[in-house]
Amino acid sequence: MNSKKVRVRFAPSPTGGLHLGGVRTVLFNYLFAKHNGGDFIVRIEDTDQTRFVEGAEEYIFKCLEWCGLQPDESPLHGGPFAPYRQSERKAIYRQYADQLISAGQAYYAFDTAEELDEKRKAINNFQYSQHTRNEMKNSLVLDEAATQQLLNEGAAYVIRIKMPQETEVHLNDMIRGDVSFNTSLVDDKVLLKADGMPTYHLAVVVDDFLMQITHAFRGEEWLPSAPVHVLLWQYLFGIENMPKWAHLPLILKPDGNGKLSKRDGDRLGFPVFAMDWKDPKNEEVNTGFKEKGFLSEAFVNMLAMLGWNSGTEQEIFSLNELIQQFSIERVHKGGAKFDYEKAKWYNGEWIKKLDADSLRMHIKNIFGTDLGKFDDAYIDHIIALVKERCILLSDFKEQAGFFFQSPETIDTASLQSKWDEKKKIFFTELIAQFNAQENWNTADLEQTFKALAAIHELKQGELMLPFRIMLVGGKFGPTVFEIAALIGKSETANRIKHVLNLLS
RNA sequence: GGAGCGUUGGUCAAGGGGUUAAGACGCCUCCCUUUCACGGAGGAAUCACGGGUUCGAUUCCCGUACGCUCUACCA
Repeated sequence: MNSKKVRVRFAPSPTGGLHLGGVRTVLFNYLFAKHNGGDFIVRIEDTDQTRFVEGAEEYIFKCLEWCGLQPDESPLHGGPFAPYRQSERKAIYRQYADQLISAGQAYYAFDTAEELDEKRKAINNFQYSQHTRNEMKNSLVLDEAATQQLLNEGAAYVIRIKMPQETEVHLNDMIRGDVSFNTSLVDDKVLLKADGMPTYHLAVVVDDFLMQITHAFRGEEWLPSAPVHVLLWQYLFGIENMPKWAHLPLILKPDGNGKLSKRDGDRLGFPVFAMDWKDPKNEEVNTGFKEKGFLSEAFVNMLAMLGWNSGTEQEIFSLNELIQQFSIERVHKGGAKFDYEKAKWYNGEWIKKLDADSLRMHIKNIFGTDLGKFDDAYIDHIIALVKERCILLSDFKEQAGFFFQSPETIDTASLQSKWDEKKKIFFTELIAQFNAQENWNTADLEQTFKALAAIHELKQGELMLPFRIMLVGGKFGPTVFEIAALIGKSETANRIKHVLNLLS
């Protein structure tokens, strides 16, 4: 048992938006680190220059900030192991590749992309491996002089790992337990590319060592290449220094099977990215959970429950509660289908749970300058009145909008069917009664309304809906008298008048 | 094709040799509400299949099926 400080890393490629699976990986990293009093590091894996996307890195950090998952070290936040961008560490990797070559654990391969393509076309399921490598052009078949000559000529080459024969490689995964691979069945992965950049395989191992990572979390899709990483650790830094691995289950699409993708969101109508992501290549915008009206608290909570649970009946967790209770042992092995309905439920719960100050801030953001003339007490009152009928923050627009300004549209259709002269007279008189009303409060307003209905020999029931539609525009919202009490005498009268005009 | 991983209700899931197999979402019914929600009370699952082991398996073992991931000089 070593007592080294826990250090974990999230290592995204800046190739596009940050989707659910990515955020969940961050979250589990973060929760594990903080639960154990450790550090959370973000390292940018940008070794593939062809896939680099402008703005992606900045976007990733914005998402982390929104979620409240702040890194202790990163290219943005700095740290003692800088640089944290692999493209800026290019020079570091070379020596390790060279070391592997000297030790006979890796070799130069001079095959061109075209030659490889041809080979793959000619042979079904071709793999560059111990079974095929002596048919290829590399330093294993070429003699030393020939190899040296090619290198001197500046021929393009990559460095590949030389997988050993018939060796069992074991990996003790924190989630899956012992997983083993036969090295004869694993191909000779490229470690260093022709442009001098490392591939993921070399870069993770080197950087995890250099950055003293103790626990490494990543998606399950990495499991098949894990033996390469284990071997590299063995060759380069000693297996005893290897971080403990945890391969996280995948987040699956709601219908059918398979990994959740951006496409599924478009197809099924829900966000997949944490925040709005605009692809600079085609200007296409993907909506994010944030912009859709999700609270970050709910987003994080929902994600945590996808593949993990506390073992209790508690479902609503703040980030701090998650940190306290998180344990890697309780992470599921199987993938979880994403359920947008449940995601929305979490948000509704969080809207109800959130403290007044935070909620007011969000509401002010939604309405913008429209709320300038209302004081916080009034706004808070309204929020309290409508928040339990809001699932998304954007729902406040409809549910609370009529408190701040007259409804823009009136559901006259629902009004007209049972509208008649008697009712018109009633409401005309109601305006007068309200004008004379001394105590403008919910109970007295209802009293007045009731009394007038009795005089006109109308049932209160048939008057409630018209009244509601006059005040809010439709068949929704809190108690009508409460609304009237809040919006005030003149506004109430104006709205009744307005609809009366509309109907005549 | 190969390798690895996985499989408790429509979904998230608890549980783990003997249980009425939790709870939540969604769905349906009812109550509350002279609107819409919230809320409350109910309803619907034998744990992929087949063999073992065992007095007894959903739970342990072995197969099979199915699914997924990987199989790039992408991560």
